[in-house]
Amino acid sequence: MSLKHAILGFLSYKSLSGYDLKKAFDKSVRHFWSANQSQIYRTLAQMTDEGLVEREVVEREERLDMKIYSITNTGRSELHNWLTTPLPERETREPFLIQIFFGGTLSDEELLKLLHHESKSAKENLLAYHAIYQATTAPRVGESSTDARSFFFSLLTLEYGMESNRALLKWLNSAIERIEVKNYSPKALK
Amino acid sequence: MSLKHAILGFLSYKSLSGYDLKKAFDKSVRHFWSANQSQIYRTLAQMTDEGLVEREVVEREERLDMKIYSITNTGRSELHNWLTTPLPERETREPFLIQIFFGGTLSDEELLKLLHHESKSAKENLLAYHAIYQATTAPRVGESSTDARSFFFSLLTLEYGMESNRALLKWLNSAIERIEVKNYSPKALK
DNA sequence: CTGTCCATGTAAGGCGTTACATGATTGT
DNA sequence: ACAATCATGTAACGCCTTACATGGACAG
Repeated sequence: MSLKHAILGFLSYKSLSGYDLKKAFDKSVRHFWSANQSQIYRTLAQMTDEGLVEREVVEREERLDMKIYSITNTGRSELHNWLTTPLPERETREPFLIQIFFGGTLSDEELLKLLHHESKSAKENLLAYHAIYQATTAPRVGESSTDARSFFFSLLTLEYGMESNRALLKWLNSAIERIEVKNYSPKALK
Repeated sequence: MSLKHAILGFLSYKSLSGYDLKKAFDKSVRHFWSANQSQIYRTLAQMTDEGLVEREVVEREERLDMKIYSITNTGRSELHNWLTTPLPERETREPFLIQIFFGGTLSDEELLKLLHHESKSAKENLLAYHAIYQATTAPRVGESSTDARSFFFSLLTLEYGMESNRALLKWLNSAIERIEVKNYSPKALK
């Protein structure tokens, strides 16, 4: 279960509340793993039961209690174990390809509309990733340069997003082109 | 809900039983949308209630009844409507990237092991897609060439699989290379 | 005085997986 | 004799989403 391990990952750096974790997800891994708030709270409760994390209740007069979660030794070894074990292959689920697969019943115009729509959002995503990459790698003044190696791995996940969007765009363009000239014959493969 | 619409897609060609549908999924769309048997039966029951499909019970002496599902007019218009409506953007979920993101705590060796593992399966997938492509596009004797345009769309879904695997491989190779030479600096983007 | 941020959760429902159950027919 | 194929489903559980509920602090 990946969410659990992502949470352990964040807590291995620093103890956090559920709320902090939500922010951490949104800020850093949302582009390949989003988590919603209620799911985080539920999972934390579960992880507490399993002894992977410990909770410390911070009472604040007049305000809601805050619960700070810390990783336990069990949690740490579980994390390390998960991080170093190759995952089973996962099945892709691309609803968009279902539309394409059954595209035979649609007109060229209808299909091109779909493809262009997809292309637009792929381009936007690519640009967004690019911008984040530029922004985060820009040399900053007065900021403690966190461990360069750790930073490198977070950049790698961004590069993945760019690379896969580029591939998507390439595929979309090739499809659009062929539909436009009504060439429905297979591609010659090398 | 994509499963529902994929089922409608298959039924728009031909009336089928739940069992037939399972085979249809496994044979043609499994590489981007897998469905398991119990899910298909449950969804068919639901779709019958919604009036998207109709069931005809075929009694066979000595054997289990067979239920053949046909698409209704409501089903057809629902399908067409879904096929022509761009889907909301979906969030990627790549557990593998969680491992990379928190890779800072792992050794280079541990990380390379993960990356090579992923690379191996990407290569295998690519080869498999290639082989299917070759096999299905090879000129055959005495086979009714189904509609070339419809066939083209099914090929497109395969091409997508190849393109995205190529991108994955490219990314993996770049990551592996940089880790091997211990160059953890950001890439210069164009 | 309205909205956003901080901070916690519960409830309900959808989608998907795994395991279980049944039983005849056909192929090796 | 045994396995695979044909053909149907139920039960239970896990993960994720959406909506709901609460309430103080602080900024515009």
